[in-house]
Amino acid sequence: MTTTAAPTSLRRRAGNGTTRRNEADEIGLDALVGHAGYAVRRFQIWIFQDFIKTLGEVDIRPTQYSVLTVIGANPGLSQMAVAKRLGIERARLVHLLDSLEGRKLVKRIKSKSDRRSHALHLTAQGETALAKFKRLAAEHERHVEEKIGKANRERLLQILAGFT
Amino acid sequence: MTTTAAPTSLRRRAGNGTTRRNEADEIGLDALVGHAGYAVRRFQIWIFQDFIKTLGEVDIRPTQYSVLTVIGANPGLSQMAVAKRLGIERARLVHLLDSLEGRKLVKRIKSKSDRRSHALHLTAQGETALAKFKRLAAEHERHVEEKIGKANRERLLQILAGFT
DNA sequence: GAAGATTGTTGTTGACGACAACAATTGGCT
DNA sequence: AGCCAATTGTTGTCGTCAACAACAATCTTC
Repeated sequence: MTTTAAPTSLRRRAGNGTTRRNEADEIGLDALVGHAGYAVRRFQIWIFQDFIKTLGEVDIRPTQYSVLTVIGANPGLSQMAVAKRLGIERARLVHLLDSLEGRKLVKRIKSKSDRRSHALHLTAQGETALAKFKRLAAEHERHVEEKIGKANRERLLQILAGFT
Repeated sequence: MTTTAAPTSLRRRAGNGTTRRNEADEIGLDALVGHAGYAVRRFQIWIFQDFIKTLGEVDIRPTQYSVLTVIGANPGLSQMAVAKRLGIERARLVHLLDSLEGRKLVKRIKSKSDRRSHALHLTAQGETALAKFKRLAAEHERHVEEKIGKANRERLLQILAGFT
């Protein structure tokens, strides 16, 4: 073994010519910092990841949760109505419902008044499951509070209330 | 505040399958209204669509804009550094740069100090183009102001500053 | 010099938004 | 009554995006 004499371990790369930043982020964002969209995008990624993780044990993603919630609060809605209300493509909702119906959380009932459409309902199993999902979602919401502060979360909801 | 853990919103319209709402959206969202993630998701969709539309004439999407901005403000960065700073997968950045380089806005220069990495720079054409993009992006930002209000936009940026 | 880490790259998977097309059905209009 | 337009659910395609996995070339470290 060579008796190494190099004790330093300074973490600089130095020497070279190419902008080798110390390490971390002294990298400027320039115009980006003034853009709401950028901040919102980063925040949304964070919030979704936390949601997915917090509801991981029940394997429910944000979109699934929103569908279940709306159906639970408005039994009998058509797929069209749910899609429109949530801003989801009705084509996409088909797959979402296929999945949820496969898990026995939701059932499609043929409407008698309009034989084209389906009336959406939670199954009994779906009701109790949704109750649990809501508890976990509330836990996720507390994570958000911890992250940005209780007052800020309230303010955020208020500012964006128009988009719900 | 998410009151108690018993969000019993009784509006059971059950019975048959046909709960034919008048027309529009008197459809309740129930628990969803208390979730920051839902509002943020809807807002983000809106804001991205406006960005894409406003920068449509130059065919620049939000992610491309963020990449150009960061490279413009920090010439010589490696792909790894840019990816890390923007929270993009480095695999994804490859395609983004392929596109931007194909449009002669960015160039990858082989680093001499580390022959694995590329130093990223804007081309002359990229510089002038970015200036235009920034003007259009500012216009988009004004749309955001019109939508949620000037003060609210500021507050939003402040609340989410930690995620940039 | 060998072992391990990093960088750029390619490829795959899955969620998601946007569209287009289609059959079945309903509603409007004459 | 009959016909045409619109609606509903469905299937399919395309492009964006995040998350991984694997790989060759190259650095770092011992």
